[in-house]
Amino acid sequence: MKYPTELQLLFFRKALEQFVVFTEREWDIFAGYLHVKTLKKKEYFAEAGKVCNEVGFLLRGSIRYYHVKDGVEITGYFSFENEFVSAYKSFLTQTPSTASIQAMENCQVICFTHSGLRDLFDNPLVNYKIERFGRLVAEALICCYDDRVASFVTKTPEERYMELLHSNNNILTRIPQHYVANYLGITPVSLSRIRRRILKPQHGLRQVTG
Amino acid sequence: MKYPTELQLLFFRKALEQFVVFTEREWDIFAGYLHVKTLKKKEYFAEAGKVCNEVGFLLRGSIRYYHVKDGVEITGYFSFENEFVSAYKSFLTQTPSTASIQAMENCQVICFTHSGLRDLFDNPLVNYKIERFGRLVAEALICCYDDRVASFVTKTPEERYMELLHSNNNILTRIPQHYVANYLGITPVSLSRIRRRILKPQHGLRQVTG
DNA sequence: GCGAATTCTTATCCTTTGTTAACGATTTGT
DNA sequence: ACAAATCGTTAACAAAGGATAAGAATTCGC
Repeated sequence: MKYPTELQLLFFRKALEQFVVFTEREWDIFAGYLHVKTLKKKEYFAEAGKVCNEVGFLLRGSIRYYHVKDGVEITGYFSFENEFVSAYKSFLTQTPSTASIQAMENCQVICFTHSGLRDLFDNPLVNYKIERFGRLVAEALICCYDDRVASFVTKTPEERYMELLHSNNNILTRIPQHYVANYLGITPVSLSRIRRRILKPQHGLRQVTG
Repeated sequence: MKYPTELQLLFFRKALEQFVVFTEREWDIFAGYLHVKTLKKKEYFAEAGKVCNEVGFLLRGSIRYYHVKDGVEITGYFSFENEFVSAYKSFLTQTPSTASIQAMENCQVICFTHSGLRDLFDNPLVNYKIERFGRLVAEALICCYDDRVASFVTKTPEERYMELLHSNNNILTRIPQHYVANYLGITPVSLSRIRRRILKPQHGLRQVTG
């Protein structure tokens, strides 16, 4: 929990320009509410049962969201550099989170807190800009959720795996396969079968025809 | 596509108070951008392939969201009275929707358009309030999506059915079962089996032991 | 670099679900 | 009220996925 460096602030400010452009004065105020968290692999950004008080933006590293059901971890999502991180419902409603958020690699996260945000909403020098910022980030999140839900509803796990294969994100190259299996809603064994089907589809046919 | 009645406006205004409270002056401006759509059963609020230009609020009736895959309809969600309705990603990004939104019953929907909203964001008399309104509605939607995704990730279709059974919403009483099966991610046949298991769990055992 | 832990694959067996079709009940339109 | 369409259940069979275990490959910690 440290103050951000100038470089980190610059980088974050640049990244936020897809949502809003802050004036110097606005940015100085906003920046006063930012802090940086350093997470070692397997450390937690948020924990199930506790209220998530922060929204973070991943400067470095990657994290996973998971639920625990019957003592088993179920990974629901991943985030990488330049993406926001939070247990959003917990943050927004200030109720205990049902999921945990854990670093998969060592991470640097630039964060603001719920109470900080509340101050900003009350500060007439920035509140209009912050409202807009909040709205646009929330809208972007809705688009992400919309895609996720559509994917769950309309696609089989195998199709969703193919989607990952052909996408530009780095889920498949940076993440242990059993987490990906969870994410797809299947067991690691089943994912392994899917991979074999895709990589060597001729084997099954040969046995039948030859 | 008609102007709302005074009663409809009053009702809608009251419903929005969970998000923001409008002054008379603000409300008069906002209300000028509202219109009412009447949908007969099976008519469309939004269609796949077209940009969804509106956000609606269901005054009466119920609707379903569905995707078409390989010529087959897959129902992903339902909405009832006093809930917002839109193909949100399509609306927010003004890109063609991947889903259709169809009335399951005759519906009355009070709506505002994307261009109307843009005007409101540009009107200094209301823009601050509308930004806030937009943010809070978006945040509420995020919470809904968060629950839906968590449900998909952590629960089996049978558990999700039980959830519907014990919830206070009226999905199970007002919706054809094959839509519910879709919604749960299973076939109507499979849902029928789940229902039998729940209603008459002793039958299977009797056959084995008796 | 070496032992331990983790990760991935493969095989076998078994449960669950999908597919298809038939039938009865209910609903709908006229 | 009656014919047609829709809807829910059940059965039989096929296909797919989960559970478990064993072994190979890779990674990690010291």
